[in-house]
Amino acid sequence: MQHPSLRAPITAADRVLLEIQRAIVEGEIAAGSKISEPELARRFDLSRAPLREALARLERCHLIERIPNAGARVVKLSTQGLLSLYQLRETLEGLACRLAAEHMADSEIAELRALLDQHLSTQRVREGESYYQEAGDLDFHYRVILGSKNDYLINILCDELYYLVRMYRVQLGMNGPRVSRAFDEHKAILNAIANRDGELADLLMRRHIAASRRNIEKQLEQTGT
Amino acid sequence: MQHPSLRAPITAADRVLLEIQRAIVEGEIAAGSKISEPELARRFDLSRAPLREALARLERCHLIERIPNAGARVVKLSTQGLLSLYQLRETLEGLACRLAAEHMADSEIAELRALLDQHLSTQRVREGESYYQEAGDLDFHYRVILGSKNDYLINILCDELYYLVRMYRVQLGMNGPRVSRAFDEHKAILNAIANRDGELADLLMRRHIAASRRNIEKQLEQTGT
DNA sequence: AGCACCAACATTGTCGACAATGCAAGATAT
DNA sequence: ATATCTTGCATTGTCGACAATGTTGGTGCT
Repeated sequence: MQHPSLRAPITAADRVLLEIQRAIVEGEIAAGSKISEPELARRFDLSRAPLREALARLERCHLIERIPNAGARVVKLSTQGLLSLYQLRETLEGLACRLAAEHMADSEIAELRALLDQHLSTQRVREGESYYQEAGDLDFHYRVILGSKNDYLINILCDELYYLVRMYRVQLGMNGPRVSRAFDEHKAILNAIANRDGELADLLMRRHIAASRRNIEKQLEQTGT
Repeated sequence: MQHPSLRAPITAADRVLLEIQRAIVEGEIAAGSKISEPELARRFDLSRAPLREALARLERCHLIERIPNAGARVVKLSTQGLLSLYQLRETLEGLACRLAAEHMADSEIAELRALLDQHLSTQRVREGESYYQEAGDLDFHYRVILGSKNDYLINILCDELYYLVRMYRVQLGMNGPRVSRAFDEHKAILNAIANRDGELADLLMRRHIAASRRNIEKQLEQTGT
């Protein structure tokens, strides 16, 4: 597992991983561009050993693709890739949501409700602003996923697909008027979980993500393929 | 991606990865035991660099767990872990099956039918023998997954969960009388795919895996927790 | 001119040694 | 005797250099 804060010792590979991850997600290192180990080693002032460790983890979360003896490239974003990714998310987060409805402790549900209330207040202040909502949206999904209590599922969604989803969102410039609708959908999902209605929670989450996907696709059409 | 045979150059890390993977899956390296880098390096007569590369990939497919500065351990099998794993498989392979019904080429479906016919003949010869059926079972699932044409889904099922599933099956000594029933279920799934009935294919695959899970659980009870 | 071959370069894969961290056994004090 | 601290050892993390492979530009041939 990667995310629990149990990992007290922060190694050099960890630090450079976070930096490169951020750089790739935000497009600072362009999608599709080649990765040069010596160059990055100089840039972050460390040896190639921890750098390669970081690259291995980047490959794990699908941010780069490596070919033996030939090098690594940052992944290229594509409509096909986006579709595949959201297809998976729909199913996986649906499952996570159903399991969350079964396994989340009452206290966790209460905390989740508090989180949504907090979102509502900050959202009122920053009406059009989307970044906080984005972070909040991810935070909501994050907690639901953890609530599933299925370690493999948590690992896949939070460690392996999370950053790729963020990359698509950031680089396609997500904003649009979906902010308030997304909030309402979150609330409906939370209610289903609180009612321990796993089937409904599953359905609502799948629809929520499908709506999000359609929204991104619309943006993609406007920008041009 | 890891499995396409495009990876012509076989590196030292690749070789040792396959060996250790097999050793762990078959229990030659005991579940829960500690992994010593220096020891494995001596055993396979190579440096620690490619070995660490291999360990990183083993962690990726959930066969070992690493703690920074403290070492790596082979995963421990547990009822909880098995349940989580099969919960995931049910959903993921269900999705794969639905997508396969939509995306598989007619030629691929024909090949899959040929594969099943071949299973039938070998199965008649080796009635009680389960290993070939196991391999065949995995092969069937493997092809359906590839038929989904969703790279992320393929990666998760074939690279990250596949070996762990095999580990549970091997170490719990799967055999039992489910061989012929599994074959019939495969055939029903294939028919659904051939009829391009994604919804039915999804349902049948989920039931197929659920049945498999219950079978393993029964074995587990007999052996004792 | 176009294509195939070849050589020089850059990059990745591997190695052995050093530094930093974690673990365990033993010593000391209460 | 037990608990705590300290010291030594084993293991992991990091480093710089070498070997093997892939790539690119130039050269010679048809």
